[in-house]
Amino acid sequence: MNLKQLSHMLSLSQTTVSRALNGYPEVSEETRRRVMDAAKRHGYRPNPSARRLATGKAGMIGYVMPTGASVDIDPHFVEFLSGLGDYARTHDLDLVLSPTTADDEETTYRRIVANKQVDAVYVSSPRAADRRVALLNHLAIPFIVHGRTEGLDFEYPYLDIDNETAFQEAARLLVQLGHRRIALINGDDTQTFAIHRERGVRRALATFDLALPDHLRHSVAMTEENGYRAARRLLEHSEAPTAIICSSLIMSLGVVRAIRDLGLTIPADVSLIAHDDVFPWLTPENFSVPLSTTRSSIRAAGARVAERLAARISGLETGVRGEIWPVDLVVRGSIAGAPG
Amino acid sequence: MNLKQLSHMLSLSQTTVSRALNGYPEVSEETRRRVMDAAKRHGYRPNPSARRLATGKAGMIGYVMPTGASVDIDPHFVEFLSGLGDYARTHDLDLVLSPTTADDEETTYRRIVANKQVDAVYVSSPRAADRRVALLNHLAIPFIVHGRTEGLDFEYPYLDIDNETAFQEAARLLVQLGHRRIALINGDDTQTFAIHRERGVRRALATFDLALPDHLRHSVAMTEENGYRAARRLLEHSEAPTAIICSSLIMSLGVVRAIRDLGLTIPADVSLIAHDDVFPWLTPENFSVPLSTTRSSIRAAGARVAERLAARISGLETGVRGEIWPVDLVVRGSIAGAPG
DNA sequence: CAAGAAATCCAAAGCGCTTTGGCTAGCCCA
DNA sequence: TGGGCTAGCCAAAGCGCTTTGGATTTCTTG
Repeated sequence: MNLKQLSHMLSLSQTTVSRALNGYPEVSEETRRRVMDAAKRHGYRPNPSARRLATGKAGMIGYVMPTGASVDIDPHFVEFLSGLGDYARTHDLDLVLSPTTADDEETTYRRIVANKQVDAVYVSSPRAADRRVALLNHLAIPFIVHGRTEGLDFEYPYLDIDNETAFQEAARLLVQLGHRRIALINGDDTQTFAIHRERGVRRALATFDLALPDHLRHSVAMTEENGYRAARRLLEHSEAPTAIICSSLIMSLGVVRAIRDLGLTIPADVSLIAHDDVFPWLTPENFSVPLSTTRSSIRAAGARVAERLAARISGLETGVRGEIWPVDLVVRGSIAGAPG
Repeated sequence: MNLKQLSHMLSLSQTTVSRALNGYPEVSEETRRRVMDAAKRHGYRPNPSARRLATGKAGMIGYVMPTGASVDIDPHFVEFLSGLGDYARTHDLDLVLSPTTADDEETTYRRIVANKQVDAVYVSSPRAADRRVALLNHLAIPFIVHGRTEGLDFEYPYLDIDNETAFQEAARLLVQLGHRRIALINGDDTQTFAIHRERGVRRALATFDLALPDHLRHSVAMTEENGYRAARRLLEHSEAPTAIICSSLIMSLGVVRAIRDLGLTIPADVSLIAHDDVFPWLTPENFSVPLSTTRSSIRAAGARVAERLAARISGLETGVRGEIWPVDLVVRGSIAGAPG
């Protein structure tokens, strides 16, 4: 069933049917009702390719997905996607993933924009001076960054969580509990979130005239194994920390293992706080010692990004508003006063 | 730069240029070279919407993604996606995710097929008599199922791993080590992979005149917490198992925690084998006691599915070939002879 | 050397939709 | 009563590509 057939069976022109369906005013209410009715009854669905060709609107939002043998899409992505999909579904938006290598990233963005394959894109895991943001800004396609850049000289729309304050609060709490040597096991610090988290920790420590020396600071890809290694390095050091702040729940699995391997206990020997993105399959309450966390649902962020993307597509949202979500600090059994 | 402009600047017709670009024979080699050259030099890229409208080919593969507040996309998905994307990238295929609710699943499939939004789709996590498979078969769009159904009365193309043999081998090994009470902590057993795994275990046990009584069998969503709960239930039972086979690495995190909580040790008190889908961020070698696993890379499966999908799209693969991958059984420290 | 066969190329017709630029009929008001 | 509006509808021109059905030229071949 296409427009032609539908309009023919209604004895109306394609123009009128099209307008009736798309809510244009130059069609009488009665006709519109009649058209709507017939469309529904016959299950008419405008062909998206045709519509896209005619309008340039795609009804899709895009994500340029880095791939490659050595590239791991991180598990956060799927949670984000859950949220995004959940919103997109209610607005008839599909999501197109364009796989690319790091080298071809720019080309890929240019392609999907030039081809009008998508109406908007979202960017994740931004780096400090992320070139993608400047590129998208220049290409003038609606976009939202999940996260932020650092030190770019223009504004753009983003959604981020307040990593700095979160980690600042976490560090402050540990200091107030008497800890003096506090370590940070961070994610890859070319990414902004890691920069912000480190800054938060440093800021809190500075308030108490403490510092974050190099040996108390690790920046690694967020895997269980890396968490383990970093923790071992930390705890076997002559000036081992009494508390560790860890950028991810997955890494903290390794941290816990390292602590146990060394015959230490949480929180008696070492306190631990991790960041929790709220995975359904791994919850901090269920660690052997319930884990204190800074918590923010990455899924909720996905839904919100989709919502704002939809708003930008339809012109409801304009401007460059950045949105920063506060982060919960949830205290559980994994922290205690510094050991004697 | 569009076809018209390009052909005009070459003083050729659109027809010829189009044919030259798409490798049709009715154009001289010299002309083809000239066209190819100009196209590359001017960065000409055919508009996909137009091409799609004209040909009905989309250059995309589709995935209908179940979403909803209570629906968790499982973390395996992202690994699968990595593999899929890695292959798709090299073949200029994009992937479109169409979010849907369970209720609208069929409608969504019908829509993407009717609209020719995608050239092929893949289906994951099939259930025993999965309706999607019959539907796609009927809609006559190229598709591949990652996994299998059970008891459907027609053939279809799929890629699966040999879950049954894998778990059979795992169980057999445990029996040969002297274990008599072997438990299975399985995933949701409406899904075929779980059915196959249970069958494998039962088959191995039957060989030795052993059985899998209800109290030694759990079927739950694959989260850490569920693994913990199941293991507690098992081990606190009067007839506790001396060995556990577990359907996922994530669940086995919980299993290990439960074992430790109960003051038991691996493998002295209880042996443990889990299935490993090969996540980059969680590896069985790095469990406190290195975990024996049945192993199969879900990422490799993703790449293979993409490859076959591409082949089906271009007509290189036809028929209903099912492909079943063998699964490695990797022995590490988590298994030993039965206690006592 | 003429006729049939290739080899090349082209004009134009879609693909299914949106949108521009009318056209017509009914209404109001002077 | 007639001119100007407006409401409501339509024909047709794209959007940028592929593909059908020739047309023209060149090559074979008996």
